[in-house]
Amino acid sequence: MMLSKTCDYGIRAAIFVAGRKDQQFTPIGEISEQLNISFHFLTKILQRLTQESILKSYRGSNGGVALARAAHLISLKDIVSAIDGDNPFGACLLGLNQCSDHNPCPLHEQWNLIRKKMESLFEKTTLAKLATATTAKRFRLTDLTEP
Amino acid sequence: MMLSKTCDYGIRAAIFVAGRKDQQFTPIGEISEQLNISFHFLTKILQRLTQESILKSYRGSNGGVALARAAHLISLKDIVSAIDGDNPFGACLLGLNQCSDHNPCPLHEQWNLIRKKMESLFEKTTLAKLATATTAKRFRLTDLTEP
DNA sequence: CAGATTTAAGACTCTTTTGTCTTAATATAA
DNA sequence: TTATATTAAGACAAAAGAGTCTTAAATCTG
Repeated sequence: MMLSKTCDYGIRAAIFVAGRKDQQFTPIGEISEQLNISFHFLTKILQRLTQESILKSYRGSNGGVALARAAHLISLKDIVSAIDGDNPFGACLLGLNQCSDHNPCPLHEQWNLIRKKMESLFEKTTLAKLATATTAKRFRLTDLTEP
Repeated sequence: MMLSKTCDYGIRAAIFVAGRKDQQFTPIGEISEQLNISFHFLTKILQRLTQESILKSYRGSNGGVALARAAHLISLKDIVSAIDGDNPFGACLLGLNQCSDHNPCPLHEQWNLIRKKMESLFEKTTLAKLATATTAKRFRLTDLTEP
């Protein structure tokens, strides 16, 4: 798999939150139920996003989580970096850490081209775009359950 | 990391074997020593490649492993498929298994473009090219130790 | 044949990732 | 104030990935 499950869950939850019409806090229990992700596990993941100031949270009745800033200002890269750390597609395809622009492995340049495209996709894809596409029913996130 | 460690080790070992001038069997002990990979672990990985007919092996004195066919007929994709299974960069970036060309997730098309480039790179990159580039001292595989 | 060398196979351990559960803290509402 | 709802935090458990070790089987050499 491309991204860790933790990261996937975080992204899906963020899309779900971004897709809410009202700007209220969304309880994690509701997200976990709709997306079919374990409540406690999701709680931990969203805690991380809260700590990284991608989400904000509120406890107690009517509490939950909400985006910390406008959906068009949160990119996939922001979320992935917060959870899986920077540089999600390791520097070298062969996992060699001496590999660099200076001392390139045989695949370095070609891999760099692809990596840059991925990074660009991750940077320019915002929660706003994802949520719009999703709620426009081109894809229904909430229908999904996993194997 | 992009590929599993198991897969990385398998690729490196295969490049090393392909880079040998003589067409003799190379003992796994020598490979593991040169590439600084645990002998027993590497043995298991290369066993897998042998079972998948990418390598052939021979026991006893002067035994070891060798490519099962010409280096230009073994691609990165062959090795990755043998070890990590097909489809190394999962179908859907968000890990949704209902996502398909028919029912595409919001990132489906753009991700498809990138995935196709990766697959093409993996298919067209052969051990012959990798070994040539490596032994030409543009990159010395055997110098490398990992963190 | 006896001994050395080398892969094969599988049990076992360690680490990381994934997931669960319990308790505490915070907020609302009656 | 008391009960209820909700996130925070951390201990704990299960599963998967990575790595080690032991024994068996095959092959060569003397």
